[in-house]
Amino acid sequence: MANLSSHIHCQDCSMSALCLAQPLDADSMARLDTIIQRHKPLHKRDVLTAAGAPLKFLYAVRSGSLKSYTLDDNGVEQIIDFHLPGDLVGFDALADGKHRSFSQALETTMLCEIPLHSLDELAVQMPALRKQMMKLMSTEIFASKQLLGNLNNRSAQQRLAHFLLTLSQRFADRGLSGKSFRLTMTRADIGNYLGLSVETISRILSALQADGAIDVQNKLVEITSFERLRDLAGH
Amino acid sequence: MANLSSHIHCQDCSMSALCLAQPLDADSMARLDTIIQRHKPLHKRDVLTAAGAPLKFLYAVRSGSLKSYTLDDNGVEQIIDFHLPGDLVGFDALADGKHRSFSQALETTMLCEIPLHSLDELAVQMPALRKQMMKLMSTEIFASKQLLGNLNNRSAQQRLAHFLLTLSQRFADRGLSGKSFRLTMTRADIGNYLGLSVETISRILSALQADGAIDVQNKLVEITSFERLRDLAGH
DNA sequence: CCAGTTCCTTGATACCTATCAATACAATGT
DNA sequence: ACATTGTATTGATAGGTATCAAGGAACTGG
Repeated sequence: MANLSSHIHCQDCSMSALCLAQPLDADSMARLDTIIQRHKPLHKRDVLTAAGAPLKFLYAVRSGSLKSYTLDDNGVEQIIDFHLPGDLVGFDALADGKHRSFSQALETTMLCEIPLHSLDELAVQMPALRKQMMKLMSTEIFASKQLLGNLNNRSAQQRLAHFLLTLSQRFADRGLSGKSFRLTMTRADIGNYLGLSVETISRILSALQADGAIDVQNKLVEITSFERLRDLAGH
Repeated sequence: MANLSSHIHCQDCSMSALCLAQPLDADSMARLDTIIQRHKPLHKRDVLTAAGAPLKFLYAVRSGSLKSYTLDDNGVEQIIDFHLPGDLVGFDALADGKHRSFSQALETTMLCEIPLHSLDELAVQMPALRKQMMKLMSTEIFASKQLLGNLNNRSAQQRLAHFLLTLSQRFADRGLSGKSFRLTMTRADIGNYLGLSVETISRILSALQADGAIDVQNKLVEITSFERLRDLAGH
């Protein structure tokens, strides 16, 4: 008998609240479930999508995490986003049917694979699904534009505090602890994403700890004072 | 007889190539045209949408330009985007039916108004329209994430050079001159958008001119060397 | 056409963060 | 268990950009 975890259905998935399945009634969810396949687990550093490759599936993260990034002309990595359980990967590729970014597992990661063609057919018949897709895309549009503004005019400390609060909120939305969590990405990844150097990330994590806002131990972060952290994020 | 410009149809609109209408055949376009209304012209500083207001229409910019922005807790403006002719305004509001940002005309601006409800109905019947909406949203997702990366790790000069090149490309895509154009936003707006101070914008425009990359006269910009400008943008 | 206002430019200084450098720590696989 | 590699911390210095300050230019509305 195969591993149970590869047989989870949308109906039982703890992430369905954030997924495409969210607004669907039982029947619709069952139909969505029939087209969804479980992807074999990714290991740390495995690449899921490569820029330029044709888009065949949308992926939903069930557990683990990924980073997505582009490579510039000089092969320099630019991290665009981190994906947590419940997130959908591949929206940026819908435009022209080709992936625009790479995505790589930051740890062992389980995925649902949604064949694009079948999804499109299903969307015709199910207005709620169509709406949910629009909603998720719309949310992503606003979030990334908002982020741009939030980072651009802020100090390194504000950026990092904001980053930690956003992560915390995302974990909480997923039913996980927003108070203490593991940073699955490296300091360098965070720095790349926030436009700061590794050293600055390291220094500011120490500073935030000295300020009593957080407690860092290697990859583990505990937010000891949301109030303090929010103050430092400038909200 | 009313002003002709308020009677333009999708079929004749020079912006249709970038608009929702782009992939539609003549018949479909005619049907789209029936639900689209012409909005009365906005004057400079008129506000089109306010954060929190219910979303009733998507807007397509026919001529002129707008900025969209949020206001933080302290009432500080954070510019999120500039909208040029052919752009659609309102995608960020699809998620929960409420606008998430303000948008304000930077000059006299003409708009098409697309009732959301009718658009949804039409989208059910017209796969090409549905696809185009997805495509536009997907493009916007990638563009804003890409921008984030492009700005975050770059110097003030690189950011501004990149900004000018992007503007130039957008004008060119719209059949306008990408070589010389008018900045309809203020230096302060650009600085806000790029995360730089007004003074820095001013200084660097002068520097780019001294470098022979551009020619600035007040709001008017002429790109005298794309090659030079691209070098300075770091691509 | 003028007064008032907004917008833009330029200069001097101070602060923040990148960079360089060295060391320490953690993870990985043999 | 150890060596190797990748990752993280901390310090010293230099450079870039914000800020403060002042004057000039370009709009705006009466």
